[in-house]
Amino acid sequence: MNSDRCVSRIVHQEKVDLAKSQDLDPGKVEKLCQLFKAFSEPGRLRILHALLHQEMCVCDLAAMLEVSESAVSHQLRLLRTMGLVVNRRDGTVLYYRPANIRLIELIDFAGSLLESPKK
Amino acid sequence: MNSDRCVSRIVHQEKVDLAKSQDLDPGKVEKLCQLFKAFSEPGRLRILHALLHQEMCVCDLAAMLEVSESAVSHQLRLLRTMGLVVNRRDGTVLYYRPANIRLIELIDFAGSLLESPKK
DNA sequence: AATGTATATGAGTATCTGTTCAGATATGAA
DNA sequence: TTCATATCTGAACAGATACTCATATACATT
Repeated sequence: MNSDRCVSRIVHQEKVDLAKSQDLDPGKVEKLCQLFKAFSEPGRLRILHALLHQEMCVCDLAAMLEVSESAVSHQLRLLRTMGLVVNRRDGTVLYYRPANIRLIELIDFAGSLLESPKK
Repeated sequence: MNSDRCVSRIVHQEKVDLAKSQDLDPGKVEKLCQLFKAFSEPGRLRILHALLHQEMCVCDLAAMLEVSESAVSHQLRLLRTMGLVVNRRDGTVLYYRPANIRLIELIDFAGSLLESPKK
């Protein structure tokens, strides 16, 4: 795609080599990014946060977020596809819950970073 | 924006009320999402991960990622604007490093979630 | 001052993302 | 079977994002 990429301008070859050797493997990068992306949209983050306290249906979530049920359904499909939430059916109602309770720890941990002193 | 949002269809008012009372405050949601978004792009994640081991310049990072320096520079501007990385100048070279070493813990923690047994 | 190197920046563009809208599906009740 | 409810789904559109390309800036050397 990009042919002239820093061929003659590498400043610190040893740093580049070290970085490459420590680089995350492609598969893991992809999975990590997907996970972070799931948490990177306000609506999804609030959905996940809410579900960590109690199971809820699409309609409940739509009411809480004050958005359309269709929008919530689309977001839930994403989270479901990623394996972050699961549901159980009771009649016509689908109750969603997180697939992994530890997800809340990720939110909490990130929250603590926002408050911690820089550096 | 969306006027008919779940007015007559609320299934569990008590769940909605509870969720609203436990909802993250808007400012915090925004900041958390920004943080997660920073980690949600493969190039940025690898940049952050690399910088957590050693300071590097734009040219080094471009060589490591095998992308253009301009692309790296744009990503670094984003990370700088968000306060996630800082730099120091040595002549014409700018060395970047993370603003908060604990950022690596967030990556590690997320990584552990990927491996942990579901539920 | 003139040149070279490292990086930054703005504009333009292609892609991705999140929403709306219309309609489909699944379950339960009459 | 017919109707109602809850949810899902695909298409279409608007906004966000990440890249490229050309150019600007900052510093060092001559």
